[in-house]
Amino acid sequence: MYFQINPKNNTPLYEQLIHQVKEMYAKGLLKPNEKLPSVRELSSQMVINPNTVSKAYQELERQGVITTVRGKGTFVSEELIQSHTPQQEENLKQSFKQVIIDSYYAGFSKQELLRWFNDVYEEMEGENDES
Amino acid sequence: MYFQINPKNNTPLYEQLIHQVKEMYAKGLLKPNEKLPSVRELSSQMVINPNTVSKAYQELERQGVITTVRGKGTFVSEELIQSHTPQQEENLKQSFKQVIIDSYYAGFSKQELLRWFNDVYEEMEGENDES
Amino acid sequence: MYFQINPKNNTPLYEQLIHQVKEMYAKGLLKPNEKLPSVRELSSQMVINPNTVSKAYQELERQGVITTVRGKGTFVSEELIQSHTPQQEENLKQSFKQVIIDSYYAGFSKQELLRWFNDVYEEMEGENDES
Amino acid sequence: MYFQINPKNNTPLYEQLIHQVKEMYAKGLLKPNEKLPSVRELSSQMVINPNTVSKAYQELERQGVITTVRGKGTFVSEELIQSHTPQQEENLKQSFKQVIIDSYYAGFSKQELLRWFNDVYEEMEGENDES
DNA sequence: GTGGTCTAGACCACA
DNA sequence: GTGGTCTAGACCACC
Repeated sequence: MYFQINPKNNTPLYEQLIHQVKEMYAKGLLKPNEKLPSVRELSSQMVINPNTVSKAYQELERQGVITTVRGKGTFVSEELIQSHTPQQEENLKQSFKQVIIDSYYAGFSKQELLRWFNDVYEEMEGENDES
Repeated sequence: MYFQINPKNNTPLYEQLIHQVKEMYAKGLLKPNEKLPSVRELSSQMVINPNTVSKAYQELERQGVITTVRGKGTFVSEELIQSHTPQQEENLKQSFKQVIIDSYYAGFSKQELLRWFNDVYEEMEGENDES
Repeated sequence: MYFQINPKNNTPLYEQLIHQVKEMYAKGLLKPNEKLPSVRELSSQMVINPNTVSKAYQELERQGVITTVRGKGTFVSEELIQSHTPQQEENLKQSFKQVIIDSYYAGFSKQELLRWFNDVYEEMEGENDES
Repeated sequence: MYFQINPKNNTPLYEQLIHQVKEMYAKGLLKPNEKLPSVRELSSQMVINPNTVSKAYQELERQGVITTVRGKGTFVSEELIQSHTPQQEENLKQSFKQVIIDSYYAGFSKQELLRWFNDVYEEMEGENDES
């Protein structure tokens, strides 16, 4: 499985890339210190502009997920700092609530959401176990 | 307590309004057939552009949450149709997963998220019971 | 006195802009909630690309110095959060030491640097007093 | 304790090396006429490209900090010429101001910076006394 | 009107 | 080879 993006999606390409990388890391598909494809490589592979990839990488570095070394390339960080401001916590709670309400309006039951919830964590924990 | 919006937030004002209305309905703070403030009224009350309110109302009507009666005003729908396309389901799952992953990076445990999850449903069920 | 940039300087244009804004704010030349020139306005005024201005503004927002409101413009933040990580503290100390050593090699005495030091603070405190 | 470099730092490796040498000299850890390790030696010791070391040495020689004698090696200069152009003075003042402002935004007081300031000079003067 | 995103293409510094 | 910066020009969503 490799990076893939949906150009029809409203969310910006660079954000989709950010999400992809973070998801792959969370699932253990990307290991610490692993080298990521170069900006040019990835951009040609995904058929998007190098600047777009670059923007995603820069934001990921800002978040501490990856580290770039001049002239060498970009690498997954050794370990990530899991911290947050009260502001961020509030935003996350808000987003969480929002998704739940939207799902409610789409006719999904609490049980169904709980299944989704557990599915996500199974993917994450499962992959990390085998390391 | 009434509608309130944060202009500094990244999410568009009209979306914030939509979310507000849906949340209040889900919590039972808005009852079916209840009358909503007029576009002009609400826009002046919230100090935002009437077009913004109008756009939110249009979208809410499209989703079947509210109904406008020409010359009468806009009202909460009698009952809402809870349906969805496979496309929507996929999008919701995706958003759900994304929020969970972001929370993971912010250092929140599965237990904490589960508590948030239940909190949201408690708010919704609690208010709906009394109806 | 207005924004001005030195294209011959090695430091990137967008960083120079960031520094300018932060300096003006520190000196009290920019007041909280004051509106900054729009991206296009400033870019044409400085004869640089709008993207460059945009990049600077985005970084300034990330640092909490300014706030952008969709469709309205960008504004100086109401109040700035002065915080830092141990990592940042270390970096600052390092930079500080570096500048001092470089000045030493250029033949400046401790007294001269102390004068510079006080000059900077006088500019900052002086301007803030009159508010 | 010897030369050490952080490849993840933004400042170029060769600049970090330059700073290191200048700092050690200023602190008296390197004496005039002392022999420096050869390019090959140092590069293998630090696990960096020889070109990088070479570039640093060239720049240090240009600044008059070290002197290379063909076939003999590179040595710390007997005495350094402390001079500067008006342009350099301006640049230094600018950097100085910038670091102070950045520290201000990070929440450090004038007193704290003054302590840093004195700390740097203590390190330098202390070591030089014994010479 | 505002800022945000994306592309295409160029140049540069670093290793 | 790598990433970083900058430009020119386009399109879009939001208000």
